[in-house]
Amino acid sequence: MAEEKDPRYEPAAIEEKWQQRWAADPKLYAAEPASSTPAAILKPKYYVLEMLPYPSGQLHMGHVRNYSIGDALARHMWMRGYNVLHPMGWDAFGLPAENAALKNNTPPREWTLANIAAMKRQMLRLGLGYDWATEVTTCLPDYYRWNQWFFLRMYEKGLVYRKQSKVNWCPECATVLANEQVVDGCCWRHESTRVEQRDLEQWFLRITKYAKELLDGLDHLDGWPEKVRTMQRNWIGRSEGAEIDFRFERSIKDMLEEQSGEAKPGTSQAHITIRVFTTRIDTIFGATSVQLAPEHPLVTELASADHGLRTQVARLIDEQKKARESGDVGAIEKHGVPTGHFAVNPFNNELMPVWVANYVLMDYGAGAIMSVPAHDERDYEFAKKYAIPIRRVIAPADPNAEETELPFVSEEGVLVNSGTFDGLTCAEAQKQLAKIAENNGFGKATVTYRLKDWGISRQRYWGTPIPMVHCERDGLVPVPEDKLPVLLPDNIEITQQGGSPLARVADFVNVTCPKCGRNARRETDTMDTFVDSSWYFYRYTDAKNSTAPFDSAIAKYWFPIDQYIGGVEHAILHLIYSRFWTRVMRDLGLVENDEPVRRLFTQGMVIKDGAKMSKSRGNVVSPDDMVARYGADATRMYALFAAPPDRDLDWQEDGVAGISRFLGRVYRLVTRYAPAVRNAGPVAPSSPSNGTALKLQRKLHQTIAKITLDFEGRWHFNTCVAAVMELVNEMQAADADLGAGAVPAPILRDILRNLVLLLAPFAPFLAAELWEDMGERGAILRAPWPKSDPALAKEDELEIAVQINGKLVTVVRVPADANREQMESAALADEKIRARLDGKTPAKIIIVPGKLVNLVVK
RNA sequence: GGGGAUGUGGUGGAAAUGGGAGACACGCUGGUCUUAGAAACCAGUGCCGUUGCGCGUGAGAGUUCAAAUCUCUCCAUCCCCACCA
Repeated sequence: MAEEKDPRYEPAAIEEKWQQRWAADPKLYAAEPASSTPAAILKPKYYVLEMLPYPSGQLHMGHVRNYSIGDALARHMWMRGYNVLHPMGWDAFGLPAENAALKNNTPPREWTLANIAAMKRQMLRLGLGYDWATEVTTCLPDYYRWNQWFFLRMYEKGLVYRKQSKVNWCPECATVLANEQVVDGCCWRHESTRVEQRDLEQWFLRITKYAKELLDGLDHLDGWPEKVRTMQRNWIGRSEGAEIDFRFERSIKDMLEEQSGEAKPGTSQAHITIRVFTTRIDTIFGATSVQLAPEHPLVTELASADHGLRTQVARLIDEQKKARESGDVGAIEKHGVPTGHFAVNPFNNELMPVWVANYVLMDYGAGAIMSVPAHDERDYEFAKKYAIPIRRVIAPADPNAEETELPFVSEEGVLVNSGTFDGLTCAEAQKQLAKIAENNGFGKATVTYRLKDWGISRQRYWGTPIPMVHCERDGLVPVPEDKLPVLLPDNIEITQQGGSPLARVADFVNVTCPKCGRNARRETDTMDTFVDSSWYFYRYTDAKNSTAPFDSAIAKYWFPIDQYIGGVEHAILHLIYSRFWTRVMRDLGLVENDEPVRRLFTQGMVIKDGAKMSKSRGNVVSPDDMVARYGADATRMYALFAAPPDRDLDWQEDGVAGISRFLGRVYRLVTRYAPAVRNAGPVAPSSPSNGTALKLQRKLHQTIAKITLDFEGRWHFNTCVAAVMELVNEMQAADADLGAGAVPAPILRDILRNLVLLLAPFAPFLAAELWEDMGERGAILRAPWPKSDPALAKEDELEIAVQINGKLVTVVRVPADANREQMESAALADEKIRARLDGKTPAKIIIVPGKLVNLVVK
């Protein structure tokens, strides 16, 4: 019954009003400061964090979704009485600022800060409840100086080193990339640009020192999605095995040439060994060749003296490169080149040929393998192709079992053809053989990780300067701590030629050596931006600290983060570096926690018409547009309503319009009755209610229970919004009764108040407006979250299903507390059932209390 | 090749534990109001030449009184890892 006098829901006006009020109250979203005496805070703490954005200048729908989830949770926790830390910041270094500088002739700093201002405006417009007093901007010196400080601490601890190495080079970025930033052989930012390998001197962080801990720690992260844990496990890639040294034996030809004084370089030393890594040392008696990676140093050495080999090896390297790019590495044909030389199996002194093979990788294990064709599919394929002997050394454990086909790739077996080790199980043989190797000095049990040290050098301008100086006399000299920060110079010329732009800034480069005072050269590489995001969430707890990255006592109060929310695309890079950084800080004595994040939630992508939003597809929906048309509340609420938060969400504008209509109904409903109940007293505890009042109270308390439960873990906010809609629908259906005063004012007031409270995490602007309209004083954020009264939520009569042979026939109403007998007789008394049974007696009657009766008839 | 997720009306989705499939919304149809439209409100909406004791949760089998849910085989889409020795 729409009444003409109902005011129109104008989200723009309401949201504008509250945005201003909130801006005037900076303490509203601030946590109680933990500064000196965190123990004195009585409320329990709750640290909820969304991943900080890169300041591109425009929020996208993925951000809106991410922040709507986090903000709903934060608001809920505030209302539950927690001391909530809910901060926001900017991951503000990085290449796009330099690209924009080139394109628009704007300095990166200016461009970045303008973008931050624009995005902050968008966030405020969305009504996101952040404490801006703790804002962190990573490109400002008071943040990045602590990157430098950490770098120096890590240098002291031996966790930073510099080495010449093959590195991934993106020609588009004109800089080095970490392994983690190479995707299918291409740059993570330029998906069609192939990454090249270059030999450069680079700075590395020794993350591999923590490989084991990072892996083992995953077992305890039970608040993380299993998917993310699996991805990290694969990335760290632990494998247990053994290293074995095979003596290298030159070919007869080479030996003769050496004797006649025509020694070739690289083949003249007496005892070269080839180290191989294997997970199956138990199969070593089946090794019939040794395979080297094409880029193995020994191969390089041999090839330098052998033109034919050099050409062929170059081809193998090329094949590997192509294989990596093709996407289906396993499908590339195995191919190899014999070197003509030999290796000696240390266990039986057998001489076996040394090959170079395109399926052996230099950057894993030892870059060389022992080839056991009988028990490895790749080795088998290779041996077949080149007629290399195949010797079975593992038989099925069951002596009566049929002879298995080769290759027999199994660790469930016993050794054969393995000298004195015959009959041992694989597991036992692995132990014994590794021990023998160790005792005799030609090998040992070892563990290999796929994880590599983190190369953080970038030959770019817009990043944290690495605080080191190159002195001709003293070598690498750290910048003394009291000279930090090493400031990034302004007014530099950005080009996209190789080498850091900083190298061309004379004022920056030319320094005196901190040790000897002579002229020296400053390091011009900057740090990977993933350094910035590895510890930013600690800075939020003490963002203004000018003497330390943060106060340990404060960090101890807030950490670990209770809930971290972001996209699954950060499952490896950011989330593994962060876990590493926390451990480093722990070992520096700065924090006590091993892990930064207790619970992690990865939200799904926002898609449109079944595809990821992208400019090239032309299916990008702008948050500003949505907010302008439907308001921030409707936009946010739709982002929560359209799909469960962990699944992909298909953006449909009609759906946003639907939410807007719903909010309009809520607005009219509450404003219609608010004046009548504003001054009503509290509900008398003893007054029994009935009719419409009871019906609505029941629905209300069921809704409270449902939403409260969801916030506690299931997070199906889409159904929470649906539940509020059901409540409102029911109230609207009772509109005539409400208008006629069928519900006592105190009860109606209570229902409306609670409805507004339930709405507060999802539509904060409207909730604040209606809260005030109800005559409530004080922020709704400080009002206690409603409590469900089980007695009121309980139905007194239930509809139960009556089935015959599992098929629904009818429903009957029974008292809510009906026992089995009552349910059975109610079912059997039903007209339809009696007709269907036609006098027959059910062979069996299944009763599910409160739910159904199933009559089994033969 | 290995691992994981997903598959339900015209659409987004609901159904914690095996117990009434399709909540809530979008869209659509009809209506009320209106000069008209918009808005708002009301009613309907899984499918069907068979309106049925009918069919129906990617396909097929199985377990069960009862399966979207559990088991097996297969198909499709997406994600992660991948000559990892």
